[in-house]
Amino acid sequence: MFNLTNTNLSTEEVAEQLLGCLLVKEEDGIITSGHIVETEAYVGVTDQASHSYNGRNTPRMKAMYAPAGTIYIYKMHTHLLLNVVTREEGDPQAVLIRAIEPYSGVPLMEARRKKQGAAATSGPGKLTKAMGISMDDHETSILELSLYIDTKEKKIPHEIERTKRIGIPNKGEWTDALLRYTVKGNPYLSRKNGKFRVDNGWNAMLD
DNA sequence: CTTCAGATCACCT
DNA sequence: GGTGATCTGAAGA
Repeated sequence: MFNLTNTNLSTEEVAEQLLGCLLVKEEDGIITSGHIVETEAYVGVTDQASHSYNGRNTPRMKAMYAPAGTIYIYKMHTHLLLNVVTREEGDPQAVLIRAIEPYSGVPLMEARRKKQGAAATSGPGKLTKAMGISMDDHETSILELSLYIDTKEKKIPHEIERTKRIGIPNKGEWTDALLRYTVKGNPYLSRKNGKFRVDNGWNAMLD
């Protein structure tokens, strides 16, 4: 078990450990949740793909400089992207949550998205809309209501696959760095790659 | 199957 | 004025 407010794990390790954890949105007694199946690590001031590259710090992204466990939500075009800060205050590193496998509140998520099945949550902008995440969750703690991650309700991936991050062209070695983590064979990934597994890529639950 | 405009805004040049 | 850690629907090959 790991704690998202600790900094004893690197950002890459947090990105890997988050796979299988339950992301929960709870508002007005309405719950939607899903197990995380895809993440990306953004490893700070040396990472050309990160918003915090070269120490960039604007009002919009000051949450990245907050302590581990702080939620950083980035708005791009018409979509919100959900990140969790991973390091000490002043060290701007974070993990982007890119896809979830829906667990509870599935009909509500499909209704919000006007899409069924995997199309509801298989991408960073899709899952924030499906779960009703808003800028009200920005700069709050990932351990508290109304948006939190339960690291105990964890599924264990059968196999974790590392690939380059999505949408990072022309960033030198950072374009090819293997900083995207996926549950191999899971049907809810943002890019379909190979065959799906009948167990969705999870090990059998131990009792 | 692939490509592309458009949504829409903080930040950069 | 141009650019994006995105997504969609429509049009073309």
